[in-house]
Amino acid sequence: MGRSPCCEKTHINKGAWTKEEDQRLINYIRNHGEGCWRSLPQAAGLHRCGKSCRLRWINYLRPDLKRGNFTEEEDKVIIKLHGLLGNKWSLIAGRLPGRTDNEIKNYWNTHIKRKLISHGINPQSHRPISATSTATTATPTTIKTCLDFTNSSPQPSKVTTSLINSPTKNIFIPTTYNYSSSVDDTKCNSSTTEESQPPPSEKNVAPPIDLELSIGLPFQSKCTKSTSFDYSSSSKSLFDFLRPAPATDAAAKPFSAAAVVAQAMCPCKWQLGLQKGQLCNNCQPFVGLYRYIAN
DNA sequence: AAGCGGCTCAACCGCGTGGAT
DNA sequence: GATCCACGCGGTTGAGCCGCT
Repeated sequence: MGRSPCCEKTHINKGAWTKEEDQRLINYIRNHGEGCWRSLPQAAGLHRCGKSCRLRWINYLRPDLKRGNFTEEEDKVIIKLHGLLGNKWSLIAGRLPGRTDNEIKNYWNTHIKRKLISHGINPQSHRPISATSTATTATPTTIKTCLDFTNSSPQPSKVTTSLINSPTKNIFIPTTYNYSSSVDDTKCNSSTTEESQPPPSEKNVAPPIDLELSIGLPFQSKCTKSTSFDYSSSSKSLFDFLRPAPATDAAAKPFSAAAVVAQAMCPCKWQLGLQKGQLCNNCQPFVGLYRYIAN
């Protein structure tokens, strides 16, 4: 038996919304709140699919939406989060108040993707394009990546990449990107691939974009040598920007951002299809930590 | 002015997920 | 456990806009 359609296909308007339709939807949601999207169109007198109404509201009509161009800061957050989460646009949008998943997805595909490619970065893997081909076959090792974009080549002059010993199977998580104009070479000491480094050119230097991305889940430090993460250090750490707006005391605790991640996902759940509330064998030892974090 | 191609982004579509029964 | 249903997500599409020739 096939899946039943989400709505009656006949007598349903499609395409661009009219001002009148918008107003009907706004008025209805003001009076009745969000939810029950399936019955909303009829109740609101709209000849639209419930899905369409939901999308229109979420992506366009919601009063808390931020309009206008993305800021540099938002760019950075998007890139960092995409490196961590992949195409989980809704999760990324959750970290950018006033932005929708659709908006971020579009922005990624039309702007950021190109920006990364122009820097020699594969936008999907967040690895240098030249190293992408070997990424899938690499075995999990230590974690350390440094990219130096200070020379004129579109390709990073110095590249170190690696994989993380994740509880899941060989999931590559991009590690540290440093697009800044000055890179401390001593930070890149666990290279797995290294190309000769031409002297940096003063001209044609890529604009300094600080895209530091550091990842280190609490439990990873026990199995990888260079994954240690200083939770107490700079406010630019990954977990800091993941931290929700500090509305509560819990949010201000050092591990709170990790809690966000832990609450949002058990990576193994994605891999193994576990149900909500279930943790795989790998993650169970850390449930106590997560609880500590969450509290 | 017209034609063309590239870009943007709102909207659609199909599928996965989770709750209810 | 199986099935149904509503919702949410991510990929894709296509209309409209804009710049270039």
